[in-house]
Amino acid sequence: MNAVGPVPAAATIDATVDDARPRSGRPRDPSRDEAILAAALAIFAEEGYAGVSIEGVAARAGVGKATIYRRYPTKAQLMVEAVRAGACFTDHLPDTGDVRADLATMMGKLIDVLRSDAGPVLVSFAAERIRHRELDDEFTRSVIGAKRVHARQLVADAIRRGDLPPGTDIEVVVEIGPALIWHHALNGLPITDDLPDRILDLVLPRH
Amino acid sequence: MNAVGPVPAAATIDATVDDARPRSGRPRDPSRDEAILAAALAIFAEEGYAGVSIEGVAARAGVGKATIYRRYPTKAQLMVEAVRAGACFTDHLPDTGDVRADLATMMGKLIDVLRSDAGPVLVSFAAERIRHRELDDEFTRSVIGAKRVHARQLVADAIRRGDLPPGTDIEVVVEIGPALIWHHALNGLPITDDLPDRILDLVLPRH
Amino acid sequence: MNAVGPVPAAATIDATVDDARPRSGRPRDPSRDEAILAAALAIFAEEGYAGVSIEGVAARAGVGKATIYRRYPTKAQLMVEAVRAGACFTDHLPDTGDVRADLATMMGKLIDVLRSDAGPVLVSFAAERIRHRELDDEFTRSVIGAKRVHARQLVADAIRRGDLPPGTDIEVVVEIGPALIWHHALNGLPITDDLPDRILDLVLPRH
Amino acid sequence: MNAVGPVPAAATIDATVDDARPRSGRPRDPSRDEAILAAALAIFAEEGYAGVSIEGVAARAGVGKATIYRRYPTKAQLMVEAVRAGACFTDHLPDTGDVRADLATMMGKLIDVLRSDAGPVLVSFAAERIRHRELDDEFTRSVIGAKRVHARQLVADAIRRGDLPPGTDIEVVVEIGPALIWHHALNGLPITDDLPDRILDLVLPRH
DNA sequence: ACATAAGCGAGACGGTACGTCTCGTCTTCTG
DNA sequence: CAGAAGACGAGACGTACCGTCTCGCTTATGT
Repeated sequence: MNAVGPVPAAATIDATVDDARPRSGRPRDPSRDEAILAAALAIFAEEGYAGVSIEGVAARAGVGKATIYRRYPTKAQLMVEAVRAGACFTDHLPDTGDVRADLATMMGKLIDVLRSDAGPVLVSFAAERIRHRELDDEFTRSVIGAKRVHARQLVADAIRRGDLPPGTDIEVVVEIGPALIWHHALNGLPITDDLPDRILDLVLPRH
Repeated sequence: MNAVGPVPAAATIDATVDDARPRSGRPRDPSRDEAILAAALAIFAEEGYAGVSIEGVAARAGVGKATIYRRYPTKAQLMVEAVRAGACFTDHLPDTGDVRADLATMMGKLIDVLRSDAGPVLVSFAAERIRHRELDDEFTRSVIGAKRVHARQLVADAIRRGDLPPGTDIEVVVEIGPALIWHHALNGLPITDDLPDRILDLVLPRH
Repeated sequence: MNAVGPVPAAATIDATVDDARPRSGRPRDPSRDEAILAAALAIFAEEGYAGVSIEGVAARAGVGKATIYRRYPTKAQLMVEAVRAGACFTDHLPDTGDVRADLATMMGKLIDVLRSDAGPVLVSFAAERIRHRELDDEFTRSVIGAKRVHARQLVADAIRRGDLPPGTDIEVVVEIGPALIWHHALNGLPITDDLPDRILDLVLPRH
Repeated sequence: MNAVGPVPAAATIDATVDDARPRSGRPRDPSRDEAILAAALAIFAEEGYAGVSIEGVAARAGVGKATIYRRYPTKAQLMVEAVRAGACFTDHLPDTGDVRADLATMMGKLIDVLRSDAGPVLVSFAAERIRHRELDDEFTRSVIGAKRVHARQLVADAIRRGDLPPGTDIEVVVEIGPALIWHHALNGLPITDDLPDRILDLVLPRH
């Protein structure tokens, strides 16, 4: 199920998008989607994952429980959608020819997201997928996947251009940024603006 | 998954008063401790944190619920004890005077633990503590704390000795190892034996 | 159990205004009536009143829920119509001048109905109306009413003619037949052909 | 499952009576039984059968739902117990040697019960068992059985003694009383004190 | 002839209650 | 007195229907 490769334009979980199915009967009310996801996110932010109950979300959204279960069969999937809807992952991936600057930009964006309102939600969600591997693909694809591929490419290109020495450990150079930032996020360590530079100082010695 | 063995007499949570209290009446049955922790660990490994219920542990251990609650007031504390008893964290902290070697040793031990039977449990537990902050303090104290302090000390000493340049970013050098290893563990990336060296090659250029 | 046949143009509940209303727009599809009532009766026979759900009837009849609600505002009224359409209650009421024979005829017809396919349905329905008093009026009116009035008249006439003694307890004589037959039906006692005669032997001594 | 014969001293539904099972663990709290049945009966009296919900009973009794479900698996069985607890069926069965008087006494007791507070409940219950035949045995045994057997015996004895003519239709004479009284109860006809005499006047002509 | 108005299948909607499950506490009996 | 067994109040779970409400059709009728 690991559809690594050309990700097919963010298929949502219930695959309503582009379904071309006429779907007789009364159509889903899109305003309910918003209400549900907003309520879920709000409760999650206030009470944490354990504090989220479908009944609570339903009450807060002014919606019947069935309206939620019709869309998301489990609490986990509800939260996936809520997180994806709440956090903006549509970063454009930088490629200026300056590896170090590009990697710094990408780390900066990760830091911004993690420090935003969506941060704690994202962190929680990152943890949740460990036990619900079915959410893992989704998380990897939406949040991590494309960026990892892109960063790898940036470093490989730099090596080809001679900007980096041929023996560079691509794997570690690419992963070490997100690894340290997520490590800080997951362990309650402060996420400061200078982190990208401090990391890059170690792995990509300034020219 | 039942890493029964030299469970190190694991100080139970409420055994704060060490032995001064004679404790009239029938003494606790120590075999119950083992049974409870083993059952808890087994269920955790099979079903994850959410799948652990006190009732389930009691049933599996052939024990009454009260016998568990008498020892561990919450599920979180039960799990902390279970993980601590199951995984061997009683590493002696190396200090040979060779920073790089010492850090490599510590990383190697982390890798060994994460690749052992206890690995998945630890990974799950590390993830769960995000959603259950009550686990976090305990986890940090038992699993991470002492090591972090020790590693910091190693690097600081090395700087003082002149083995490392004065401007060394202690924070990052210390965290980057565990950060990358945990990152691999949490994201399903392979944890290879050469990881410590590859990391250290970047941050502590070989003398 | 699908007693399709000469459903007697069964005046639907809201057709109180007989035909004066031109009712523009598409007219009701009469085939839907049949399908709905047949489905309702079938489910009732199989699962009992509690097992009847509007959604189930709709599904079985291949009909939208609104099509049912448009005709019968409540489940009770739906079942009343279904039972009335399914069981043949259009007995002509006998009046030969021989009270005993006429009462025997009426009892015989009741026995025939209760032993027919429609029997269990009727019994169930008679029981259900106790718990759902909204069914009661309809049941009394459709199934019992006219007959009770007629039987009373027969006995009163016979007394007037001198065929029965003046002190005859009309109330009891009229009720005792249906009472005993329904009693048998409701209690699983055998309903035999000789019941009418055995009852009448007691209350209307043969001339 | 039709235990016709020497009825084993009113086994209650959950067969707690005389079970001889030591039943380790905390025993059921009898005060909960009372509270539950009283609440069920009260709601039934106020709202009717359809108005009874397990959740409502639980709330009114100040009891968790599980405490009800532990005792009665369905609403119907709860109501059975509530009815049996509420109505007093421990009539002693009269046998004075005067058939007519004895039968009149038995009918009088039935009338008293049906006119009491427990009346509507009993009537409803009598209807309920039609759909739940598994309750039928219970109802027959508790409410009807012993009395039917006894009445039969009374009439048979009277025939043997010559108090009644040899050709007397025992079946009908025995059933006709309860049949008519229940008929009145089920059909909302008035249940008057003179009913027994009026019935007996017809079937057991006064000597 | 074609607009109007209602019927129709489908199914979403806010709700209520179901019967099951687990929580953490409590109460009894046995060893 | 510890321990097993399990009852208890509480409340969330996911399901099934309720009766109402859109949808996008189809089908007579009445101008």
